[in-house]
Amino acid sequence: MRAPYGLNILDNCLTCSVREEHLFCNLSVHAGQRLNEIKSTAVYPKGAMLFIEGQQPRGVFVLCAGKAKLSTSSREGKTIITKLSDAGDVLGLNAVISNHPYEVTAEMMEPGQANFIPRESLVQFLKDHGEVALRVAEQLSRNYFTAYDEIRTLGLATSPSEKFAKLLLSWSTKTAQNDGAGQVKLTLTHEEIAEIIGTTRETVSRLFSEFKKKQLLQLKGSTLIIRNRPALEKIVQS
Amino acid sequence: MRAPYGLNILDNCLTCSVREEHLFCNLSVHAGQRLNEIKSTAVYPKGAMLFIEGQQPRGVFVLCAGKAKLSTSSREGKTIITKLSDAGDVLGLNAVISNHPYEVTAEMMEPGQANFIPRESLVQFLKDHGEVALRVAEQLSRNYFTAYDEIRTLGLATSPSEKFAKLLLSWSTKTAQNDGAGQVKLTLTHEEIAEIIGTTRETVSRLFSEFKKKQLLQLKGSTLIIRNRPALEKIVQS
DNA sequence: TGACGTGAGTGACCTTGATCACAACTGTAA
DNA sequence: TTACAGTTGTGATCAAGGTCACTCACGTCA
Repeated sequence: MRAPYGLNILDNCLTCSVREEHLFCNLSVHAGQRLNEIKSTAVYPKGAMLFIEGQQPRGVFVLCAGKAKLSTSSREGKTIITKLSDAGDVLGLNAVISNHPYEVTAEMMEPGQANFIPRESLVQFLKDHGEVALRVAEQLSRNYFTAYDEIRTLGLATSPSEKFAKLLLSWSTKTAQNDGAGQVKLTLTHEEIAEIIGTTRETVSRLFSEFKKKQLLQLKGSTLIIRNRPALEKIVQS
Repeated sequence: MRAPYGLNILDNCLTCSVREEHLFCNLSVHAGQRLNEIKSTAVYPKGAMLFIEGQQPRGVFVLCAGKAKLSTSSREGKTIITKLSDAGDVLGLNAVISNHPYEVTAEMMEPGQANFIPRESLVQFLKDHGEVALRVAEQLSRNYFTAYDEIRTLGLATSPSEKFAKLLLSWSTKTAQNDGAGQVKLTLTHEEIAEIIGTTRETVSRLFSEFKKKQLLQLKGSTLIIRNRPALEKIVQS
């Protein structure tokens, strides 16, 4: 089955197959059926906006395939990327639960697929299935801790090098549990990295040069290799 | 009835009397009774630590009287204050729900009183009373939005003056709905203000001078008067 | 009354990173 | 191939704040 944008549609985009500990996993049969009724699946091209900061919350999106970036902008156009999401993540949950406008913009960074659950249906679903509400609370507090970590990074780490090192480490711990050296596929532009750590493109460029010279990292094409993890950890220090 | 620290014990420290929209308000009779059984009340002196960043979550504290500051520190000793809490606030909820260590330190800024609900009891209570779990979810998402606002402030506002102006406005909107001029009792030291906006004590001092010179604010003893709100709003711009 | 501690104001200096301005490099489409 | 847009590397400049080092003001306590 072929979808637009050269993507294969996943016949059964159940998030459980993607991530075991997931919000909507291991539900009772009845709850699972109900969930299947209220969700709908769609395919998105690169650059598609799932939702935009300030919009009234229409519902949540459960990413099945592809990556998305979550960002906020100031009026002057300065943008910060607050999170990179991939398959299994639930987007827009906070806004939907509290019925506040979406606090971020969610943009697909590559073609992907997502399940959509409208707000009304979800809220009703949670009222009918109290046991899932507690799961939602847990997910929300996980979101909170992620946000809190962001605060620590932005508020406590003074220099861009510190934040950059922290970012590199967070990448390599996520992926490189297999071998010690830590290889990461680098899919972001310097501009985007700058928006994550809150600095300018030029500074990111200089940081790459500096870290390469200090043998902290190495670049092979678009593959990033962490060369000296302890040194990076020493830079972080928070 | 006299308590230590020169504080009168509130005989009935029900949070509902403090804040109507509160988490544990308007419960069913049964739930209310149960809650009364599992909570305990205590009085704290100025400087008392309700809990400390990194500790295993013992339970939540519902502030009845007094103010508390929530803060995080880096290893090098740099500290940021992330929130000032007062009567009615629930502290430690995120940690308790997700069973992560407390992400902040909660310190009493003045003598006060709080209800304590142990973790185990609260979790059991929420399991027994599913309707309250959804309330908790809402509260968590409110916490999340507060955190998110902090991220926006730290990440998007570049200059200390911008953050300072934002802080001043947040103070005056909360208190001065009565008259336009905006009077606030200033209880924080410059040091503490610096920890809120992420700068140094000296810079805060200079900001006060600068804003006074520009007729944006005025100080009468420890009373802060906002003189030119539109100008402050123009400085914020985010 | 004086000693002490804490908080506040202010000047001098100096590092850091933002900004501007190009040049070099990449891939893609014509 | 050329043309072009998007990305990256790098130097020169500059202003904003952090840091340091004081002094002053105001309390409390002995």
